[in-house]
Amino acid sequence: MSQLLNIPIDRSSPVPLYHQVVQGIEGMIRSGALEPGSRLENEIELASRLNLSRPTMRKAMDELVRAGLLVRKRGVGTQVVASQVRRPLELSSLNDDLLRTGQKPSTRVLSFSHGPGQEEQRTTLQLPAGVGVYHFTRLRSVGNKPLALMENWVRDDVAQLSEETLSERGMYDLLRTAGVNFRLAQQRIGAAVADEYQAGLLGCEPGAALVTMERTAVDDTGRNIETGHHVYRADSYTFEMTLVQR
Amino acid sequence: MSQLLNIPIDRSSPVPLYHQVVQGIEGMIRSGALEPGSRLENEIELASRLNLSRPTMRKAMDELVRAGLLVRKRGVGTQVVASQVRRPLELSSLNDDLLRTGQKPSTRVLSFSHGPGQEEQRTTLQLPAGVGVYHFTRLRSVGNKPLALMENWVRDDVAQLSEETLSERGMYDLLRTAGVNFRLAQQRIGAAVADEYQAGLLGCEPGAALVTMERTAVDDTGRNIETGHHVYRADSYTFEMTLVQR
DNA sequence: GTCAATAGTTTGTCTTGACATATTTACGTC
DNA sequence: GACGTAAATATGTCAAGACAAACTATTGAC
Repeated sequence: MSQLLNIPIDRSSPVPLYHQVVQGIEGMIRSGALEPGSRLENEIELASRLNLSRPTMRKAMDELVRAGLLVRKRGVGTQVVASQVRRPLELSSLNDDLLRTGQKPSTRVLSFSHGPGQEEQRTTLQLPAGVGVYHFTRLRSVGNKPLALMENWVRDDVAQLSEETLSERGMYDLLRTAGVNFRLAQQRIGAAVADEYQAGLLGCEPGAALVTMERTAVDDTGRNIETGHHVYRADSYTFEMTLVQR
Repeated sequence: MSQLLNIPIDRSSPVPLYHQVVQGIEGMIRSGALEPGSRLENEIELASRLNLSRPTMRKAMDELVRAGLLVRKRGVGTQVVASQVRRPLELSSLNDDLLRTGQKPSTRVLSFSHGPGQEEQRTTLQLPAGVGVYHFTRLRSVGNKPLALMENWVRDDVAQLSEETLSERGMYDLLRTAGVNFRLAQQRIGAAVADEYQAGLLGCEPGAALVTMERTAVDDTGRNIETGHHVYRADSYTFEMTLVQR
């Protein structure tokens, strides 16, 4: 028996109709109103009830499938993914994630410089002549417990960064406020053991396991905006993600 | 100056038209025929030239954006992502990845058992009564160099697994051959240090950094098919991925 | 009870068409 | 050359419609 979905659709909203459906179904899944394993009504029925076209409904369903929340099969129907749903993989930052889960991160800027930058980062960021680099290192803690040590390079023609603002707000938040529209990031996750410098800052023993992450983020005009090297205490942080079949 | 794309479209092919476009553009990017940073012709033009509808062309473009290969902006156009494109995140296995990059992995099955399974894995897999579990541990090497130690549990009603077949082919390959249609996987990546057992098998020192990965994969009817714990030598393996803004 | 054929169900693919929005370019005026 | 406005460009959103393919359920024959 498929469940009837009660999704409010507001045609005067600036939020696209397909996205209102996405948010409605996501909300119902997260709240438990749509139970894992349950079958949804078919897409034609649902579109009709919400006065939406089938392609609009299909676009919403596709996004939910891509987010790992639904599975669909021709002739069978649509089902809420049974296993506990984790946050789907999307372009967000550590600070975004911590705030979203109600934690209170704090940031200490350990170093900050602004200049032409070194060749390696200029190459990674693919900077044109005349564009400089902000380079800074931060320690992020939750409560009083250190969690991550982050070194970043940001091109200097998209925002004005300072030590003050970096200790108060997340880097991505600052860049978005300055008008950067991030579209994608290349990321590499690995492992390392803490050296004495890292151990001292992160509050663990030298030799302890660290999760490492290197990332380069791109905006909607194709520019590489920032690149970074992060290390996280392995006892406090893992990367969780949903992989979806193409 | 936008480049003209030469993509062969075969309407008699079982491959969907939108997917032929995806493969054509992907191939051109990978071969260098479409250079990083270059602008593509607009979607209406391109659709018209290939005798495709605009929604079909847009579906192909959307997939390429999601794969991290293109960026698009209203009023501006479509551009090949400038930074070196890595493999987009999709549901594949270690064996798949190694084979794709031309490496020759080999597998040694260290243990294999078949039975009702333990409560923890039964819960993770959400098995109905009467369905049992294959449980096995494998060591995967490239050349003669150990790379990964993998412990998996697979529900026993989707395929017949054996020690022989597991040493010859990848687990995902066997399951797909048996008719499993994987749709998504939940995955958690972290770090640990090698204990003596792991170090002995992986050919590294105890205390060396290991990348850890836990995963549960789901098929197209919503069933949890397999769950696994893997550890990789950190000096030989990282997880690379493209994150895309939703 | 089993099996094959048929009908029903639902998603997947593709097309035509239109309007909205964000950005860039062109043009006229100063 | 700078500035403001309009036009052009290109993607983003939405709709209606049709056919195809994979799956499940039903029916009739044996």
